[in-house]
Amino acid sequence: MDKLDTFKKIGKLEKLIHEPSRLAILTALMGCQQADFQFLLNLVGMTKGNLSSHLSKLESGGLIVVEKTYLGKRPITYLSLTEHGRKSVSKHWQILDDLRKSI
Amino acid sequence: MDKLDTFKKIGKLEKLIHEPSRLAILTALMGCQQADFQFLLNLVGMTKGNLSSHLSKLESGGLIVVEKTYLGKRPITYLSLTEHGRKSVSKHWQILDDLRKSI
DNA sequence: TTATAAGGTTTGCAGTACAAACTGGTTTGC
DNA sequence: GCAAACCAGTTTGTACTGCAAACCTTATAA
Repeated sequence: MDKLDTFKKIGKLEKLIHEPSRLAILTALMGCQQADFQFLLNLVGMTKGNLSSHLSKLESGGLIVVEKTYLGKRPITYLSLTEHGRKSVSKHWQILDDLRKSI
Repeated sequence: MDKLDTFKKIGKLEKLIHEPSRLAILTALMGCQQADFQFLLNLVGMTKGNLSSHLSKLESGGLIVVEKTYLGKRPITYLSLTEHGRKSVSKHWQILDDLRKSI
């Protein structure tokens, strides 16, 4: 792949992945098997509402799986990447890397 | 800086820089003294209208300088990073790098 | 003189991110 | 026992933004 392609690919980066908060969420999930809602909330430092809506979008896009269960009597939500999600995020970082290295 | 900070910083990535097309434009400008409109158009592969509006935003944000002149009788527009722009883009890539390395 | 092209700018709309309000349930205090 | 506070998220409203398409101005071609 030559440099020109690198630049053209950037314009088509998946926004679902690229949006900063979601990139942080997804990247965090790359480093573990699963995480819960509260862990992510603390990690990326956004409001519950926004985290919730970002997670819904990632789920709709097939990048993550949302598992709702209980820990004792309290609801708890676990998040993990799907196989497709893992590959997509990896590819996304690869494109960004290529762009950066083009400088 | 510890890992937790890395994740929190991501949410605050400057959108002006992070948007894919603009990240491509800015990164291209990092690699040269100046570029013209047509060169960027060809490089990132978007429509003239969208390139124009992205450039306006980057100019308003003080990241680039837009110089309009003529080449013979035809109008031509040159773009270059401001010193502030150069530093901001460099910092942006640094934050992305930190995130990626956190995996 | 009309038409086509160069080099952009402006407009209209569809989609999105965020803060704030809300829901459903649990625990605490009195 | 029951009101108030808390927990774990979801939904809503709005202001913003990216994109395609339409438009503008001047220059060259037929």
